[in-house]
Amino acid sequence: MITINDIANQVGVSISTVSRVLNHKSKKYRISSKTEEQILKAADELGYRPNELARGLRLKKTHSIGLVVPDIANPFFANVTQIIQKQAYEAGYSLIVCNTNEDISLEIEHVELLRRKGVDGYIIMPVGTLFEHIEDLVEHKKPLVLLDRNIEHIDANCVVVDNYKGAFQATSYLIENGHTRIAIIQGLRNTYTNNERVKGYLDALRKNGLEIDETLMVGKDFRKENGYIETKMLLNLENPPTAIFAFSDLITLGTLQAFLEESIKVPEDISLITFDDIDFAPYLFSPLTAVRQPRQMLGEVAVKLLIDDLKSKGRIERKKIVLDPKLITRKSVKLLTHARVDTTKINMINQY
Amino acid sequence: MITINDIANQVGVSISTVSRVLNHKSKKYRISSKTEEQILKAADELGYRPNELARGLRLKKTHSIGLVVPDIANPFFANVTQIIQKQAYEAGYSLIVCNTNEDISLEIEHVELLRRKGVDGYIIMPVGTLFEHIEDLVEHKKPLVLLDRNIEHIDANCVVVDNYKGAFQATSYLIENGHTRIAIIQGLRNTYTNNERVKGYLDALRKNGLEIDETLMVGKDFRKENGYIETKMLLNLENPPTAIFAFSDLITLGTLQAFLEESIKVPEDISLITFDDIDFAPYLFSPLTAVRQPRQMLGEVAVKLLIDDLKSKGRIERKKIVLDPKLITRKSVKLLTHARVDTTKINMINQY
DNA sequence: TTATATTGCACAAAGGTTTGTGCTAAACGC
DNA sequence: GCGTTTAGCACAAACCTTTGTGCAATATAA
Repeated sequence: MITINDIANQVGVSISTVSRVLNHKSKKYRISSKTEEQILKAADELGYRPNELARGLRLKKTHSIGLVVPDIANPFFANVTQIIQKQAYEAGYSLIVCNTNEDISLEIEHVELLRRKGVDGYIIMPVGTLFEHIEDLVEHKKPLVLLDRNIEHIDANCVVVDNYKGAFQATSYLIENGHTRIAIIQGLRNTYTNNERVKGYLDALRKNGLEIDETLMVGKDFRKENGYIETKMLLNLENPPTAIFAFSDLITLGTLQAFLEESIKVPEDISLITFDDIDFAPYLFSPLTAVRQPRQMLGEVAVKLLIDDLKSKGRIERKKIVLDPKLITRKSVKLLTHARVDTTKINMINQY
Repeated sequence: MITINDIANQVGVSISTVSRVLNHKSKKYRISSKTEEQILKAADELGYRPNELARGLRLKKTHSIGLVVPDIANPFFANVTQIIQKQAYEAGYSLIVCNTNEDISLEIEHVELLRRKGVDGYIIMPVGTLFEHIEDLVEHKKPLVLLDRNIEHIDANCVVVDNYKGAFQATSYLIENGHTRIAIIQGLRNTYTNNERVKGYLDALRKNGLEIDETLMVGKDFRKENGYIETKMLLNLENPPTAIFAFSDLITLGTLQAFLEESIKVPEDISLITFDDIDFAPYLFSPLTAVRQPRQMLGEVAVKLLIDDLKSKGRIERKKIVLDPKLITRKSVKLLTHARVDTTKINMINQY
C-alpha cells in the first residue's frame, strides 16, 4: 500500500508537504509549484490512494451515511433506496445499507454498528416500537432523518407521506362505489404508517356513517404471507367483505395468490385496492387501483435534509415534511349496483 | 466520545490493559480478574463504543464489504441484495452498496472509493465492458466475487446462472409451441448475461433449423424504456414476430405497456416469455412464462465464497459456480395451431 | 550592511486502536 | 536468604492522515 510517506521519500520532502499538495492547499502553505508538480507526478506514478480510514480518524468525517431500511426486497423500499444511493453519491457520500427485517432488536444493533463505524449521518426507516437508540442519536446531535415513518416524540428531521390521507381517499373511493363491508389487511402494528392508515380508514367509515367491524380489520405485518393468510380467512367469513384494502404491495401479492387459489376474480367477485403502486400494477389480471407514494421525492428530500444538516452542523432547525400520496384508479374496484354515484363527492375526494 | 483512554484513567490502568480486556485477551496477558471486572464495569458505565476507524487502521480490517450492483431498483437485484445483506451481517460484515446504473465509469469510481474505504472484500455485478479496475483488484489479491456476470479472462471467484441454458430452454419452448418468428429484446450488449442469452437463443433456432432474422434481435439495455420502444418497433414490422422473448423483468414491463397501448393481448395476439420471474408474474393479465433465476442461492453462494476467501487469505483456489435457471411455464405462450407437439422433444428440453 | 519580511518547507502532535517487549514485585525453590 | 520463576501490568511503536507552529534561507527595505 502506497502512503504519503512513500511519496515524500520519492520526492525528498516531508509528508506534511505532500499532504498539503494533495489537498490543494499549496497556496495557503506556500508550496512552490515545482515541488507541487513533483509530488503530483509521484502520486500518480506510484498509484497513491488516500486511506480513508486514517483521514476519517483524523478528520472525524467518514463521508458515509447509514441507511436503515426494513426490507430492501420490497419494491417500495428498493426504489427509495436507489434514489437515496444516487443522491448521496452525488453529494460525495457512500451508503452503508442495513436491513432490519422489521425487527427492532436488529435495528438497534445496526444503529450501534453504524455509530462504531462513525458514519456522518443516518437515514432511518424505523420499526418505531422502541426508539431509545434513536433518541440517543439526536441527543448526541448526530445528523439524522427519519424516513417514511415519523416518531412523534422525537425532534428529528423527518419526511413521510400523508398516510392518513391516502387511506382516507382509498376507503372513500370504495364507499363511493357502494362498498360497505371493507376489510383492511394491515401491516406491522404500531408503526407510524400502519397507524395513520388505520385512522384514515376509520375516519372515512365514520364520515359516511358506516359501522366499524373489527373482524374486518386484520393483518399484522407488511409481508406477502400475511396477505395470503388473512385473505384466506376473510374469504371464509360468514359474511365476507366486498372489498379488501391491502396496506402494502407485498400484502397484495399474498392476497392475489389467495384469490388465484380460490378462483376469486377481481373485481367481479371482490374489489381490491392497495397501498404502494407497484410498477406492474397496471398489467395485473385486474389492473390495480392503488395509493401511489412519491418514492422519488421521498428519497430526494431525505438526502437533502440530511446533507443540509451535515453542512450546517446542527444550526439548522429540524423539519418535518409531509408529502401527498395519490390515488390511482384502475379497474380493481367494482361499482356495486345499488350504489348511487355522487359525483360531487368524488370530486371532493380528489381535491382532498 | 469515550475512548479506552477514558476507561484507563477511570480505573487507573494503562490503555493497553483496557484494550486487552475489551478484546477478551485477559488470560493471554495475565490480567487479574479484579482489574478485568473494573474495566468491564467502567466501559459499561461510560458507554464505551469502540472506534472502528481506529481499529480498522491498526488492524487493516474494516469488517465491511463493498457491493456493486447495476440497479438496486430492479427487483432481481433488489432481492439478491437483500440476501447478501443478511448473510453478510450474520457473518459480521456491513455492506456498502454502490449503484452503477450500468455505467462503467461509475463502476470504476465506486470501486476506487471502496478501495479507499478499505473494505475487506468485494461482491461485484460488473457492467463487464471494461475490467482493468477489476483485474487490478485481483492482482492486489483483494477478496472478490463476481456475481451474476462472469468475466472470462479474470481469475476471480464467480457465481452466475446458466444464462445460455435458460435462453435455450425458453426459445425451445416457444419453438415447440409452433413459433418460428421469435423476437428477442436484449439487455445491455456485451454483458455476460446478454451474450449468453443471445447464444442460447441462436443455438435453439439453429438446432430447429429456423432462420435467423437480425431484425428480430433488438434492444440495448435492461430497462423498461428499452422494452417499451423496441416492442413498439417490433409491432410495426411488416412481418411482426409471433413471440417476444424479453431479457429482463424491466424490459417486460415496457413491453406490457406497449401492448396495453396497442391493445395487444397476450397470448392471443402475441406470445411473451421473459427472463427473471418477478413475484407478480403469476397475477399479470396473462400469467407470465418466465426463466426463473435462483436469487436466494445466488446471494448466499456469493457471500459464502467471499467469506471463505477472506478467512483463507487467498490460500483457497478460485471457484466458478454456475447455477441452473428454471423455466416456469404459465399462460403467456400460445400454442400455434399448425404446430405438431412433440412430447419427446419437450421432455428432452426439461431434462436439459 | 543590518534589520525585517517573506518564502518554502520540516517537525511533531493528535486521532483511537492493538501488540511486542520490558519492567517491577511477588511467589517460589532450595 | 538468595536466585529464579511468574504474575500483572506499563511503555511505546505503529497504522496513515492533517495541521499548527517553527525554523532556515532568501529577498526586501533602509
